[in-house]
Amino acid sequence: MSGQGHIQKPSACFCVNMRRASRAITKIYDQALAPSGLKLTQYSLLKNIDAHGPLNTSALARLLTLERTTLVRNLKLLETAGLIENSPSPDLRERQVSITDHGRQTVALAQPLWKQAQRTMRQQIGIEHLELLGHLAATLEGIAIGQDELSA
Amino acid sequence: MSGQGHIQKPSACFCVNMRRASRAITKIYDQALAPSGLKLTQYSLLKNIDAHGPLNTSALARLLTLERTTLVRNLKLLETAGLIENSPSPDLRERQVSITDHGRQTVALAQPLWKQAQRTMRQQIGIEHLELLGHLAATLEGIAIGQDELSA
DNA sequence: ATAATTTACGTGTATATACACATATCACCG
DNA sequence: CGGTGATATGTGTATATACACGTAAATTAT
Repeated sequence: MSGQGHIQKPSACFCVNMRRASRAITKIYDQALAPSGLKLTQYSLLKNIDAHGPLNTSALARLLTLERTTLVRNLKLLETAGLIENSPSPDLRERQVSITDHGRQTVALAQPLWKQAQRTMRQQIGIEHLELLGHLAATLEGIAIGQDELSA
Repeated sequence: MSGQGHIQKPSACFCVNMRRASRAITKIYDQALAPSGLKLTQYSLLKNIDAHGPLNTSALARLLTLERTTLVRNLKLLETAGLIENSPSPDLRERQVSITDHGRQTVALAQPLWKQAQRTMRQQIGIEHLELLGHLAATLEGIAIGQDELSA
């Protein structure tokens, strides 16, 4: 049989399509990163913590435009895996998140896998469409935030 | 202060950008649908069950390109809310999912809210970019499925 | 008719996401 | 100094997602 690979028509709903696309691309990246033991979400976090040095959770949440409490749970996984540390700070309110040696090694392992996925995307989708996504994210966030700030 | 609304730069990672965009657009649609008591995911399911008549879970999963077990959990919420029914079928393996009167009423309530969100998207983003999303989803699913079928 | 395969279903487990709360600390003001 | 508002953190709860399993019924092959 070859009846599996039937291609679904796009939905009329832009949000449904976006979510479908998000699920699909996540699967691709997760598969690509599998040998490293990281999912895309985790790789992204780890890479950013590595790049932007020790910083607190709220700052990281703002940097990544991620809900802070979501970030807290995601970070816990990395901490449990020994990839990051969550250490106290002079400011007793906050805690500094930093990458460990093990974390750095894992990033080094995962990075080529991620780059391969990026290459695949460029080949299959094309850079123009892909670059659109970044702007689209920012625009959409602007719309959502705009609604919030109406009541501020 | 007006330091909140700072716009994030796109990530270098296409998947990260897609996920950011997906979170943002979901928030917009969820907010728009809030008066109906439905989230976008639930509205989409309910609308499709309404439109494509009674059908079993696996068929619906294929129709929506949704992981079947994900769908099962999502349907349970609609069933608990009395919006759909899950009734037995002549084929004892499967169960027929159908919309209830209450479900139809809820769709009628939610639909204008959804349409308004769609209008907002068309105004803010533009139809060309939005239509791209549908094709993008299908293309990305093709890539993922393609990887699966290499081992088939 | 029996065996093998396919199809459908649901659950266990884990991750990702977000909202509502509660708490603790800091900075600033009177 | 004490109060107030801003800031940082974590938890409870709920939804969305997906993979690995196990089971049951139908279909197909032998």
